Amino acid sequence: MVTDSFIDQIQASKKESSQGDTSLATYETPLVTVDIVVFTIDDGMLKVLLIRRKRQPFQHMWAIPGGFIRTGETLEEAAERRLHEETSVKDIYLEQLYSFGSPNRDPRARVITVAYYALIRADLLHLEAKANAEDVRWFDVTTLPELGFDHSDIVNLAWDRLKEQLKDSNISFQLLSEKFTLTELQRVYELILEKKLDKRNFRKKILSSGIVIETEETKMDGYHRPAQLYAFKERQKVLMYEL
Amino acid sequence: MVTDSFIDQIQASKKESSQGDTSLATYETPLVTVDIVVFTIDDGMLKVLLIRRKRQPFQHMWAIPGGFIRTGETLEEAAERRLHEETSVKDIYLEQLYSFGSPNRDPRARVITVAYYALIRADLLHLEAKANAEDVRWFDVTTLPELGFDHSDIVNLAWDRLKEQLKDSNISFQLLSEKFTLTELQRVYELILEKKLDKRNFRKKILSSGIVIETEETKMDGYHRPAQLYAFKERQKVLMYEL
DNA sequence: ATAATAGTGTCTGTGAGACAGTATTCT
DNA sequence: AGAATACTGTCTCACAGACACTATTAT
Repeated sequence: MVTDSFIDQIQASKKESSQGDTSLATYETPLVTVDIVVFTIDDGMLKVLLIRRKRQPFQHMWAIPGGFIRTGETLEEAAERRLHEETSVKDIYLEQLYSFGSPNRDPRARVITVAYYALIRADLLHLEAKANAEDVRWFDVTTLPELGFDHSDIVNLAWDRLKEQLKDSNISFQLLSEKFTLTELQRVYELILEKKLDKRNFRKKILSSGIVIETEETKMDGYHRPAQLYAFKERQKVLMYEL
Repeated sequence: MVTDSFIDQIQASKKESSQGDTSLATYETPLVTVDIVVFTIDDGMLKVLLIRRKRQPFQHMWAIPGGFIRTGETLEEAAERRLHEETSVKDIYLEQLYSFGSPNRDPRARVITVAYYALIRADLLHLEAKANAEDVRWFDVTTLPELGFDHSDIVNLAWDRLKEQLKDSNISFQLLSEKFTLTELQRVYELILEKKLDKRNFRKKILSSGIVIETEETKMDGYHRPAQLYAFKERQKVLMYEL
């Protein structure tokens, strides 16, 4: 990965240019990265994408995907690019989460990161990315390993935000395929909110909200009554507030 | 202000150090600032603090206060510092808003800004800061002048966030002094939400929520029945998510 | 008495949540 | 018949919003 060697080059060039320079001492030019908490629902779990670090610091530890901003890229584009590199999926639901800038969050240099979170439908994941490659893997959000940097904080914050967003927006759609049963939708809510919901109240609420329409199709997956398939009326508009 | 000359120095040093350097071409080290939307309620209006720019770009235009991060400072500390410099007030309610990083938001260089918003009680403002100095002034949020950079977007986003926050948190307290009448509190809501509220419903809601306690005192300010003064039970805990 | 603001209660509709039995499909 | 999941309706309670009159103070 280019990004890891980049930081060393920057540091080298900084050492040179700060020779005999006093006026810049109180200020500094930090490095800026984007980091992305990628959620998916797969195998009955809410999962997060992690990458195992090959280099120091936090060598061999897991961390969320991220990288430096390129020239001419918006923050969001940088996040999209990294996401595409890691999952081969485009048009991912992406939202800015929070920016982290504690002076020592990266022991090498001052690195400020703009954290994003993303939701991906499990059915769009290619096998290679979904994969069990030794160094990129999906983890159940409830049993994450220790993460490098302040990435545990970032993931927890993302999950909190996801819980909030679920209550007053349509984001749950981003985790399901085009057509789905109401039971599948309920599972999404239950996994994110970490609690059981009442089936009748849930259906009442979803159906009365009018965000979902019935399709002609049904889904069979066992020796039991087939379930009606539904679709979302309109894909959620993503407000990004950035030009 | 140091900050404006800082950017020129950085650019000069960049020109030198990029001589014959190709590997860094696709990446760049952007500059990072914090910008703060400072709200107060004064004179029956929701107001925002603006500073008139002395230099290019956007010379003579108004902009929100902001500046570069110093070595060893967290983002929040940088925002606090700038806020203190501008208003002479400490312990200000401050919350991170959003980070803006469009490549051309500053015509001079790549500048990524982490925007914050702050709430200040009008009664804590010293005269000098509250002031009518030619270059620092409070503006009614409904009639802001054209702002430099993307600062209009930032202010609008901050106001939107403020509206949301008002609904499910105690932030309104941050805009009032220790003791206040329910009518004053209602005015805060009305100014932020830009709509009239029903006096009976408002009082019912506030009183039943239990966030407020009656004091022994009353407030007289005219030829009419004096108003009961209330106080907040506890100051809102500010979650900053940053170590 | 008048002006000016403080303060108070009821009704209605809506939505959230608790709660249990019937329907359909396949073996 | 049995297993497995889909599907459905009622009641209660709390909160939101509409709505108008009385209370207190100073001049």
